[in-house]
Amino acid sequence: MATPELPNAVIADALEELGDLYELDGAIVHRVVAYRSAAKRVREASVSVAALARAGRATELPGIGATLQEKIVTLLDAGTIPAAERLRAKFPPGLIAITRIPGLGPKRARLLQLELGIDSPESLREAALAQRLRGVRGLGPKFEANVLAALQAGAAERAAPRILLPKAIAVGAALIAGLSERARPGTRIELAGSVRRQADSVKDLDLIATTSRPAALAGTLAGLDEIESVSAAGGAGARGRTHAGMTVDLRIAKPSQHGNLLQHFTGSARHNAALREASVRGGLHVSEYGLLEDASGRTRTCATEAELYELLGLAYIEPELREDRGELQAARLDGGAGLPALVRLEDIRGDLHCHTIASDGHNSIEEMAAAARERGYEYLAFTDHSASHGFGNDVSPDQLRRQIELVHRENARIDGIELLAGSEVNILPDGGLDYEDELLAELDWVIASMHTAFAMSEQKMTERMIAAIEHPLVRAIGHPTGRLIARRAPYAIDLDAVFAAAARTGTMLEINGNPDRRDLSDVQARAAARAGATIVIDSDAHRVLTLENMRWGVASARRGWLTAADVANSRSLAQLRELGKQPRK
DNA sequence: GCCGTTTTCGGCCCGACTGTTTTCAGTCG
Repeated sequence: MATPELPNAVIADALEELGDLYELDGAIVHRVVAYRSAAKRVREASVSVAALARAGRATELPGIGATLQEKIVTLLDAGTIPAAERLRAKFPPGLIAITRIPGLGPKRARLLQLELGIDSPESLREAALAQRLRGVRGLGPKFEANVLAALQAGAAERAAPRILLPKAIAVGAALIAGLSERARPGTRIELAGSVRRQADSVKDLDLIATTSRPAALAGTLAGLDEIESVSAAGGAGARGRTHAGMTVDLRIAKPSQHGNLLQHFTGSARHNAALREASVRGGLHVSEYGLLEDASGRTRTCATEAELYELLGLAYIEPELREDRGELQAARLDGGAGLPALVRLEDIRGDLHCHTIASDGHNSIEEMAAAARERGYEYLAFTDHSASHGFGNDVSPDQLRRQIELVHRENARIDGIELLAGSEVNILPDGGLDYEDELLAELDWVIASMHTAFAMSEQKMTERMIAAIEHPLVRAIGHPTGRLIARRAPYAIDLDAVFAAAARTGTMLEINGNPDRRDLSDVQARAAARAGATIVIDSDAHRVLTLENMRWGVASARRGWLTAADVANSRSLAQLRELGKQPRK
């Protein structure tokens, strides 16, 4: 085949656009939701959806049926979907852009197009300035003013930015501290939403509180230093914006409803929708206020989430699993397959990827070793960059020999932790490594990663990666897809083939805990483990402080349904040495 | 458009808030 297949992200974009277009065209909401849901599944699929569709198997993905299977193949063959072509002629991109303005959805966009010929942010601005929007039935001066303010703020040009998880947690903690100071004793305030689910990045912050005096607490949000403005403050809570532009939702309920509220605002939206749909069939209606029973007409409240799930006939579901990826079926107390006992940070017994001042790290061997021991680790591998890393922080063969000596010397000196001399070796474009095998054989631990030449074809990249996986001295592959969250897409690579090769050779695959990476991702790590590959979770620390990044890697592993047994470094060093590929002696 | 422990057809969660209305549609999460 001459032309490469479309990446999942491109197929997902096409489905999302088609959903937007159908929405403007007045399609029923469920059809639109079906397109968006399918787009999400395609985007997060760990395998090539193009290849799946070619084989007629895209319907194996939940949310994709015969119609979309066919439309995806059409997109692959013709480069476009006829229905999208037809609708694009009716609804220009500018019309979709104005639906990004808060309070302006598809119905109003369509109305504005029909009544005033508006088809772009520019024509919308002109009409608003000329006070023509208020002439449309259902719209008034306030709507006009809100539209102008949103256009001024650039709402139509760009989607709201996503914040990486650590930053979101820090902002959330500051808000909770501020609210707690002003709250009555006994008030409980905590983070829910995608932060609690430990997602890679989040769009806004969801805070929940339980108190007997809701209105008083809601009123205090506006007074916090971090809050720029409060846009809504009803009886149930308040909504504000931070100075950095992040939306903050605070919702408040009675202590007896704590479980209901926490479950509702932890989400995800898709988990909740699926949960509620299934519950309705059993005559139960779930909301943030309680559980309405059709039979008795009573609403039952739950102080804890576990109670709520139990009333629904389900085992407790950890927040990280609540993404509608099969957890509801697995959790059924009557015949579900059961949920995994997720790996915990406390299960991690060592870190197998970190850097020192020998390459681009900021601390010495001694400092890193002491900090790792402080964390309770049993072992730590030093994996500075290899000979060709560039940026002035590569380690020549002679320098590596010296580093091995230093690590072994420190290992002899320090008690309570085993230090491994390792390297993060570059995988060269031809699949080779940038140290001689003879030198690699002197190391206790070798992790191999790609740091250059990302623009290769999928086939070449896959061959390159598999060559490294098959190298007898490579124990693990670092950050296997090269993605940087919200900054750089993964390189083109056939992960199915990578997972199979890793399983076959006993080469471990990393979940890199750097919060910019989290690579493998949750769904990829799950697919890798299912394919029989062993996962290693690393911090990739470049200083003492970032040894802490292990927690983000564990978060991804938990979101990927992994147990301690799936994770190599939940084992003792002796057990680890027995695991997977055996290094040469 | 998807999907099935009531269904291969007829369903497809639940509630808050806004701005415009005289009872509600649209939007959002």
